[in-house]
Amino acid sequence: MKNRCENCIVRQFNSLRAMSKEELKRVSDSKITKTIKKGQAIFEEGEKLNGVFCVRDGVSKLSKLSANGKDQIVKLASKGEVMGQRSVIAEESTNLSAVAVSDMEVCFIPKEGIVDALHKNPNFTVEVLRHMAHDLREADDVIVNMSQKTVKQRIAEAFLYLRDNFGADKEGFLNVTLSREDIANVVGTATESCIRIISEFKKKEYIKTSGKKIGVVDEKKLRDLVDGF
Amino acid sequence: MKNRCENCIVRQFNSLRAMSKEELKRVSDSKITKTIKKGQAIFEEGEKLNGVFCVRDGVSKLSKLSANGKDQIVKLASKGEVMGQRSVIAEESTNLSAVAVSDMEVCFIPKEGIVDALHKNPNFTVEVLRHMAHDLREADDVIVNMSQKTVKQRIAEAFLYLRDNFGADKEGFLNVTLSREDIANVVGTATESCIRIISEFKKKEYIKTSGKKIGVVDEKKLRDLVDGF
DNA sequence: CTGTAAACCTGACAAAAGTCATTGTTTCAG
DNA sequence: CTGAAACAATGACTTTTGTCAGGTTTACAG
Repeated sequence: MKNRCENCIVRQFNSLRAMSKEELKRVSDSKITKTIKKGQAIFEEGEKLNGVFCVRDGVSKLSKLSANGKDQIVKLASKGEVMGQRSVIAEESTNLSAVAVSDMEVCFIPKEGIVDALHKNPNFTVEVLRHMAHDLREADDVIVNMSQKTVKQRIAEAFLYLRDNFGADKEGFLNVTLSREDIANVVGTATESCIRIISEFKKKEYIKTSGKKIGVVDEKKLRDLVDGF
Repeated sequence: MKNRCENCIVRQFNSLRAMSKEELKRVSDSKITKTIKKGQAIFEEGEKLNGVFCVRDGVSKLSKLSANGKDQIVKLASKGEVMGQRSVIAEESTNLSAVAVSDMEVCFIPKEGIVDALHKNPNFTVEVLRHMAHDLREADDVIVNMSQKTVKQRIAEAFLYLRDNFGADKEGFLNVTLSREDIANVVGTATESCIRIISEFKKKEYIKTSGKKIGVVDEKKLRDLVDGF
């Protein structure tokens, strides 16, 4: 129980050897575990966080409300991922809301332990920095995709992304179940447009559905579409 | 001459007191200054950088080629800004190309000095980290804008952004001069669409032009447009 | 100068995406 | 079990944006 939480931090920050035993212990001792129901918020845009949240189980969407009243989902966080680091590190209030997409278990780690380690352990800090540099690079890719690809391409890419990052069961259905609206909010489009394209993909047998579940059928066709063929 | 280069690093990383005298001296001693003509590349997507570039004078566009052959400009860097940190920190090849938008003067700082300071000086690292956390937050905002705002809104916002970040002369013309194509690549649209919207803004007297120069005339109208009125 | 290439502009049309209205389908609390 | 609420689907239509195919103007090397 205890070790799994340490692992969140360690995995996210890629720094197993960078945090000392004592630091890990301190972080681990001060953790608090919470259970969150599907649909509940973990934190909301604008809040000041005095710690980070580490996902133990389930999936959370991190989104930002845009001027036109729509949510843009910026990231989906699952087991082992940490939410709220940016806010804690930059000492700003969060720019994102975190809402559970499925029932979840998260643990909360007060900022003190983290801030402390950052100032005292250069190796740890460098690892966090490296992780963030990587995230920033990914953000650039997202910007390019959003502005240069069509909605159809973005949806195709989203399914491939979901499968690669959250996996699928034996029958090939994705392990995450998102509503059409959530998918629309990930790719930044209207829910109706999203539904239409999903129907089209189903008709062309690029994907299959069963209840709420969606599965990738023809990876190659989806890939080709994304790459512009 | 020497001090100005130190200042680049210091300003970008927000950490005047975080780097020790000796570190600054070392960085400063190993710098190389280059002159770059408008249109020339400083580095290209995919290259491995063995140092960072600090802008002394002029403006550079940082862009990424998308699958459809168009460039997406992710950032404009001007005096005092550092380019290539992500690559150096994450030890990955750059994901962006840097091309001069005007004649430039940049200085090159070999990565050794920086990597060294990162490992030895926690305060410096934390400052860099904080800066990067802030950049990441901005990237989220860009993602939301790109996916939720219309081309017209994004162009209006771009002009306000350019004026706020690069300033304007006494007559109100922007200090940066970008081609229509560059503006299109900043907001992620077709050059023709960009030109049409600029013509419209000019007709409605939201902006004015003189040769290549563009100036903001009616800030409020532009702002309202961005905010959806 | 001056010719040429690059940048800018415009119209006509096509394609992509959004909006509104309506209906069918699940889901789940009571 | 059942009825309201949330979700999914589809048609009809509008708006936005992209594409193509011309033009004009501007910059500038020779």
